[in-house]
Amino acid sequence: MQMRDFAIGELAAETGVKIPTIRYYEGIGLIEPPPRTDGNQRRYGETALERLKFIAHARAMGFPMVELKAMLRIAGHKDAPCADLDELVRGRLVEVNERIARLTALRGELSGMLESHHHGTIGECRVVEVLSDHGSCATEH
Amino acid sequence: MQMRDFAIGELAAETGVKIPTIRYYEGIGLIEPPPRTDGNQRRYGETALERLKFIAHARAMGFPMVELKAMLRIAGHKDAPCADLDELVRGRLVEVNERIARLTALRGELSGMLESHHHGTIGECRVVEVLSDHGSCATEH
DNA sequence: GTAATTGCTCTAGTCACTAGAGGTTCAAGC
DNA sequence: GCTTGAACCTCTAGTGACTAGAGCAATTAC
Repeated sequence: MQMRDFAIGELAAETGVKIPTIRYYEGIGLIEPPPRTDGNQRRYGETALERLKFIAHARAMGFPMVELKAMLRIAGHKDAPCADLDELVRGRLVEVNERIARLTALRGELSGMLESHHHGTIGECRVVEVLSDHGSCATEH
Repeated sequence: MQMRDFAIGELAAETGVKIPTIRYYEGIGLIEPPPRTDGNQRRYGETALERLKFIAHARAMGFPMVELKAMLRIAGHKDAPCADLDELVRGRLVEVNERIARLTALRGELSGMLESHHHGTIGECRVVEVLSDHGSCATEH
């Protein structure tokens, strides 16, 4: 059984990661430099495909680059304890919760702005006022 | 009655915007170049302070730079209709709602990942699986 | 009057990519 | 086997929104 191999464009199509981005990832050492054809073109195997999918998905979930690197390091040791990875996911969860809270507060502020002014001109517009005066906010941001 | 004037550091302290950032804003034309002392140092008046507060607050609320510029243009015309500004705020509100929705979905996914695996090692860890396989996600991101 | 603080300009660096120039290789059809 | 067009290569430079640092000048406090 022979493994399929992919040109960079196929890999891109398969994962949704753009071609220059794949090369960029290689440049910064996030993925391994793949073998090349005689004509110097990159050819990727299944493993590279999986790894890139992993990366793409984690990025889409908002994991920052540094954590991503840590995850890849961990995911590489098949016998390492799950706890390490858990830790990262848990951290991310906390962050997501915080961001939801902040955005929810912001939503309140924005819709408040819209409700409370119907004077017609900017000169007396509450939106401008509210924006200028952070002190009147209910929340931190 | 004479207006107070502020050195750049005072302005920074007052608004929470860092000094290099204030100069950067001046460079890109977001704020006016203020008058200078004989020794070439910037001195700001109340108006500049207000404008910078406006900017800082809008940025903190996540308005992107382009919208910020539009808002400043509008806020400058004291007799312009409020509707224009409303439009921007409304747009931002839609965006905030979308982001809340996406983050909420993400939260579900993350906590799902944490619940569904207690095997001990990475080799059989669902976290790695889920991250690799976007197809198994309930949602878009 | 002097010392500490604050300010000035300018260049370059950050992150995570993206765009473009200019050239080479591959795969498919004839 | 040959041609053609798509896909690939490297390299440089640009993006946005700042941030950091060097090297020097002005201001302020004592």
